Amino acid sequence: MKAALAKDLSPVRTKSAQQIARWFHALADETRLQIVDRLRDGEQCVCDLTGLLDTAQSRLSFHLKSLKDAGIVRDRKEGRWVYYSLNPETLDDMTQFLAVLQTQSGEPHLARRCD
Amino acid sequence: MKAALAKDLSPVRTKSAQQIARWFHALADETRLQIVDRLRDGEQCVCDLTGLLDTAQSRLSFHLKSLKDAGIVRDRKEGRWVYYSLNPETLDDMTQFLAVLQTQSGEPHLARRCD
DNA sequence: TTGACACATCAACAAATGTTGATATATTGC
DNA sequence: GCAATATATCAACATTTGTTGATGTGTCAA
Repeated sequence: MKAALAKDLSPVRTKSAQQIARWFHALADETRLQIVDRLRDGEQCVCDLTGLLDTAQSRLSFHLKSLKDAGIVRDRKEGRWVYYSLNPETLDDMTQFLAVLQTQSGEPHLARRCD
Repeated sequence: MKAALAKDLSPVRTKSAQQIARWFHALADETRLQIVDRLRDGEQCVCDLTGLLDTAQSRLSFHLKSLKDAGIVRDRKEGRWVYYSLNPETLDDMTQFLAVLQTQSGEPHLARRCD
């Protein structure tokens, strides 16, 4: 479980299972889905998002951190604002991972019996 | 938060935010990532997986249920065995969702000030 | 330099998720 | 029917995740 799925997931070879789980975890929450949906408009500062999502600022900060730690979003500091935006690289990596999942790993499995 | 992201995510228009979160949640765990990685070989029964992943059967059952509820895997009962396999439809839906995320939602956002 | 603002972090708590071992259900072969 | 096997479910518990309100930190403008 510690070991990466690495050897079987060639195009995302350098990613650990832990990192992959983190990606998916980041998008496994409705609040964070709303955030990334908002970011499709382009980069936004936290105060924009606080308004758009009508939620406590500390809560938003918490979720933004989770998205950022997973690499789903980037942040850019400018004066007293912090602008968040989607990180297309990670979204591409996730897409690639899903593509690999749909790919045969070796010989097609001959369904066998357990007894 | 209850409301779907529906109107903004056209190609996956019929999916609720809750359902989308469930998809991602299902792949947000290392044990479940190992399971789906195994299923790339083709369908497997629980006892196959118990051997391959060297884990308790009840634990496996728990994770398989989570994958199945999310629609990531299907199951097929045959005699006393249950065979699990990947469900490519959901994987496609997830891929489509990621594609939509990378798509501009409306006018490019003009970064504005909050004050 | 002071006050206001944008944001992060923290502590306390609540809720959801995962683990383990035991037990239940269904199917098969004897 | 009976015993064995495959799987699901359950209860108890541990761990993780998310929420809230308070406080801290840096930046700006007056």
